[in-house]
Amino acid sequence: MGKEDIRKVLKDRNLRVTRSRMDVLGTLFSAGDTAISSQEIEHNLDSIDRITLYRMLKTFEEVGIVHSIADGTGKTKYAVCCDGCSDGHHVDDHVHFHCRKCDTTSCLEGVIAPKVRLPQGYLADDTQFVVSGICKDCS
Amino acid sequence: MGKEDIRKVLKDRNLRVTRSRMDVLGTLFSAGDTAISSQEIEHNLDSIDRITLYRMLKTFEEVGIVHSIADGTGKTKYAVCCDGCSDGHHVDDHVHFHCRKCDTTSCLEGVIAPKVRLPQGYLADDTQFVVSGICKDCS
DNA sequence: CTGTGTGCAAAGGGTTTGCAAGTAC
DNA sequence: GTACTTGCAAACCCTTTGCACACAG
Repeated sequence: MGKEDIRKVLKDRNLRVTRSRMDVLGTLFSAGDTAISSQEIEHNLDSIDRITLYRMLKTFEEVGIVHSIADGTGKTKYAVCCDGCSDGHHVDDHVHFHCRKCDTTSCLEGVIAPKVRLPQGYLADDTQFVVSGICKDCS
Repeated sequence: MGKEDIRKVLKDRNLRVTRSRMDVLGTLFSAGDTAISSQEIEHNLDSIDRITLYRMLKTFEEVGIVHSIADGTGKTKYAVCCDGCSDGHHVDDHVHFHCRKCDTTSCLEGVIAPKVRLPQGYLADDTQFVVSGICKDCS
């Protein structure tokens, strides 16, 4: 993911290209399948304002650049969306894995969360599937 | 769920029977399939110390009386376990539903979260399946 | 130039820790 | 009596809001 690619990601969403946004997106793309917290991004970059970062992540999520995961650790994690996510709608149907040994949360892009049949009257518009255990690097 | 039943739940786990614990467990059992937050329990009971409540819920979770759900709202929700949960091990394999209209989180006991096939090297010991949308009462 | 984005200050809300006093058994 | 529980104070951490300044387009 080069600088120009990242710039395009922002332009495509009608977001202004700023230094901070380039840095944060760069960090997120570098993380790849690993979902990282706001704090991790903050530590990775030395001159990012924490509040700006929170707002930025919220914006990125709204326009479909990243998706957030509540992995049960209490901290919201973020990962770049795969293709198919757009303004307001996420195709976030893969399984997330949280390793309780290395405390890493990752997107298992290849593992699709199965649809379940809900009782009469329920309307589903989002599914979060988080599996906890030991990841491949720790087992 | 009568007083004696609740007392038995505690005794069976070798926990001392105190007024506060009876109250909190009573509230949780009354909630039934609805998962409630620490705050909701606190508001329901007029004289419970917030810190004691947090510790109590942690204890209850450890011994398998309740299970916690991260429904994406930022607040941890709790619900009484069904049969099969014991010290240190939860059989928490049902789907949870979070309604974005009434902001209620409930256990769909009848809907079992399907097992997924994880990539080589991953070891699963817990699965959280949370579906968001509109519940039967709001649709 | 205009509206979007940033930075700082302050505050809000959930949760944890330490320690002394209270209480179940 | 002893170990488990509670209650209070304080603190910690994540996150949001308000407002003035800065900057991309």
